[in-house]
Amino acid sequence: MLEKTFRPEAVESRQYERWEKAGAFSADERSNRLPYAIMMPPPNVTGSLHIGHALTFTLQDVLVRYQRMRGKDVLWQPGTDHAGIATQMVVERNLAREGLDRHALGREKFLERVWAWKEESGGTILGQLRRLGASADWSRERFTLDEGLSRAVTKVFVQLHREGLIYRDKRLVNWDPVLHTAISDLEVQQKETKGNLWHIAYDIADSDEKIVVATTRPETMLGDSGIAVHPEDERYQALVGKQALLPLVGRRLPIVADAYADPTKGTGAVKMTPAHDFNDFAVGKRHGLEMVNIFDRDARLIETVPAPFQGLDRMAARAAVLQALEAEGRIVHTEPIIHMVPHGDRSGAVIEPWLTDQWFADAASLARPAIEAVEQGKTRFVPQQWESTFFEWMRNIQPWCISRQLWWGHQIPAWYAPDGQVFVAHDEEEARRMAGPGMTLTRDPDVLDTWFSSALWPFSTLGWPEETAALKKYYPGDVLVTGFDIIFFWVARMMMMGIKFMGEVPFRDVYVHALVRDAEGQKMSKSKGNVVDPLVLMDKYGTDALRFTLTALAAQGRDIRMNEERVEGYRNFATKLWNAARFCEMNNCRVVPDFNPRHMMEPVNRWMAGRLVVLARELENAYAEYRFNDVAQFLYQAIWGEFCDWYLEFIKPVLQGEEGPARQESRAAAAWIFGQLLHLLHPVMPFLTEELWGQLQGDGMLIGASWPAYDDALFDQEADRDLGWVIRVIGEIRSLRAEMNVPPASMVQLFVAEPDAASHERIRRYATLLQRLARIEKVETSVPLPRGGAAQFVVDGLLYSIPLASLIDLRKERERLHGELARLLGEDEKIQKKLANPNFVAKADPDVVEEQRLRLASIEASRRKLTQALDRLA
RNA sequence: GGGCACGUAGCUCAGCGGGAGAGCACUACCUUGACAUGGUAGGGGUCACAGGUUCAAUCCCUGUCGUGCCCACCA
Repeated sequence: MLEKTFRPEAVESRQYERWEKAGAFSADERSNRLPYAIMMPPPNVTGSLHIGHALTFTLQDVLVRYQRMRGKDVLWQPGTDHAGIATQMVVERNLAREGLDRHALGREKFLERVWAWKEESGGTILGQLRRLGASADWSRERFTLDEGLSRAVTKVFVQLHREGLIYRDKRLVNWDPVLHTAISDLEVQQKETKGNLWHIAYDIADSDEKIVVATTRPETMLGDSGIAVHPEDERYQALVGKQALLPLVGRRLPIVADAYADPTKGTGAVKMTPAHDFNDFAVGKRHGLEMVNIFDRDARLIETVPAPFQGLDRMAARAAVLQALEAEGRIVHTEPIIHMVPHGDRSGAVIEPWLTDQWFADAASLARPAIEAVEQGKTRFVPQQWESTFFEWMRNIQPWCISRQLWWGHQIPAWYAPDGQVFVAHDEEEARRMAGPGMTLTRDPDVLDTWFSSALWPFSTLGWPEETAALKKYYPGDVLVTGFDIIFFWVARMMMMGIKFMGEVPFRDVYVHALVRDAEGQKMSKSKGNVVDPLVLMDKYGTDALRFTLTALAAQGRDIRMNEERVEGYRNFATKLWNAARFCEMNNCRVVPDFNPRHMMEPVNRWMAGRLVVLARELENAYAEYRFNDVAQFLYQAIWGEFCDWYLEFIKPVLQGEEGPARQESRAAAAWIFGQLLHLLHPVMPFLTEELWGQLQGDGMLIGASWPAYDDALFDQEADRDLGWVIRVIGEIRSLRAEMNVPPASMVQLFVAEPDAASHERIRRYATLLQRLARIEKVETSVPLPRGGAAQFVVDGLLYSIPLASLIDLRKERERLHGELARLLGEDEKIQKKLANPNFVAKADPDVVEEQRLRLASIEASRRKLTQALDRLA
């Protein structure tokens, strides 16, 4: 016996264990089934499940469960990411609480601590993924720092280096003075910040003249090595080639003509600080300006600046410089402005362009084939609009700074000789062979950007560089499911690396879903306190309700607003289905062996079977186009709106009537149909469906069942037409009853005016349903409509009448009919006008014209009948 | 500065060339033998605004207004 309500907490972990024990999640490269592969975007190893994860992993799980049912050999490759900066920051914070820092500890000890932290808190998120129902092949779980993946990283690095696609260079990089590491362009976030534009007067050397420059960063002037003006800027023509004197320092600054200087910005003369500004760096290179570095790794001023400023932090330096300039009367103008200031996305610190030696990947070269692949449709973005985002970035891609001054990550496989010579090799031994005997080698202490190893995920997880069977079968994957926030970080880089090392794109489709926001459309963040915790929602409403909600909300838009009421609604949906199961159980609806739905005789059963055919097709089409919201909506409508609302009501009279063939058939049919709905719903609500399947049908597990392949002949046109008519007639009667305030319990009579033979037969056949569902005492088809007050309506050109002599307000009923007639007249005129238009008839699709003619005929029939009805009332 | 979305019922959103939809909320009635986490019925929309294309525009195009996001080295 089923319990009174569905209790997810009693079901979820039990079913999940059954699945896992049965090996239902396992891919099998030796099977001859066609592969279907999704690479799980690896969450941070020490992370915890947030609503964004819940969305992305639900959608992936829905897809893999669906494809498994369709007979594919499904690989959903799970794993975690070491998340270099994020993880190292957490551990460093923990150390700080103990009054320690990583330098005091030393590299080896520190890494031990990180691994310990990984062991302790890693796996939390994987447990949470299991709660979500994720059916990934856990036996293949990988970690970006495990041995196999590290080998892949080293191989890729060495090969790219040997091809000149990875190189070491001294350039300006985005330096995070808090984390003490370089970061990539993508990890820099521009934030609007209030600041000032200070206009500062520099003296021209050997002259009384001055030149005024404008800057938002006066402290960097201590590193100035030139001034640029536009070559055609008449104001400064005479000064080009002369020198200015750097205030406070005294250095001579060449005044150069360069098109970079914009006459409309500031004063048109711009100070050049090549060691601390990306633009100035470029101008400096062009004009051979000196690179004066003034910062240490903390962004404190060093000995290249005058003594009074040395050791000052950036902000203190700014104040000191301004004060000194003020004292000399050099600040001619101060203008408050709002401008963009770069911040590190992890530390939040203001980023400093800083001159260092770093490793770079030649992203432009790697990007070219990736761009072509998308242009040629080898990889398809869904929705397609993201292609342009991808192209935009890839076509303007900058060298990728891949080295990080961290300890947690893949250490760069480069060794230095005492003379600075570099040997890039797979291991130290190889590096020694390259260096020759007796050389002392020191390994590069830096590690690689986390995204470097993530970029290899689609093939490194499959055993590359070994040529494994898994690699052959599951690369390329079918689809990558992800949010648009990591198209650049990850998708683009997987494309580059996949094509480079596998010779083929890593996935055929990229499904880009929206980001989850709160009910007000705000980005969720811990500081705002508006974070919706998926675990709480699962506790409260069950995992299936959350999964259904996320599926239903996954329309292809820009963002998703998460509100709890929606989850509650889909919890109700789960309850509804549960109660339908109880109904089946109570009425002894049991599966019959070798049941063949094609042999069903009862029209209601044939009708519902036809609805299944339609539903399955709709779902298949929706899945093929990643229209998850449609998947959810079709299921909701069919299960609640058709199966529960109509079908179960239709079979009640039979199930609760006399024993006989009809009752026997309907019991079996209801059980079969219910089982089919469980199949179709399973990918989205796996726990509930599996539980009901087990309790009611008990034949194997749903997770291993096949997706229904219905014969089109199962759709019975006549049954569909008939039951459609039944539904409309019942709807009309109910509507009129409510409008006339006929008490729900009271019975009425239904008269049908002059039905033809076919209608007569149809009415006879479905009279029981009409009586039962519309509370009709008797359906009368053979007598003329009675005189007196009655509620009348038209369905399919046939006039129906419900005598309500005592209840009816004749005047009101006349008004209602007049209103109805007026509405029909309006429609009628609109269509007539359309059909009278020769252009419409000539140019419109013939099907459309025909459709309009049919509509007109039907409307006019209704009008005639309603006019009759009105006459009768008079 | 460049680019991309989005403005449809009170709310959240589907639809996207030929009859305005869903869920929630709201109103009325109903404890009927699966289900009150329910049933039945109902109210509610110049589909942001203005032009244009078309036989036909919520849907396509242009512009305006509003909202959100991404990218960018402009002092």
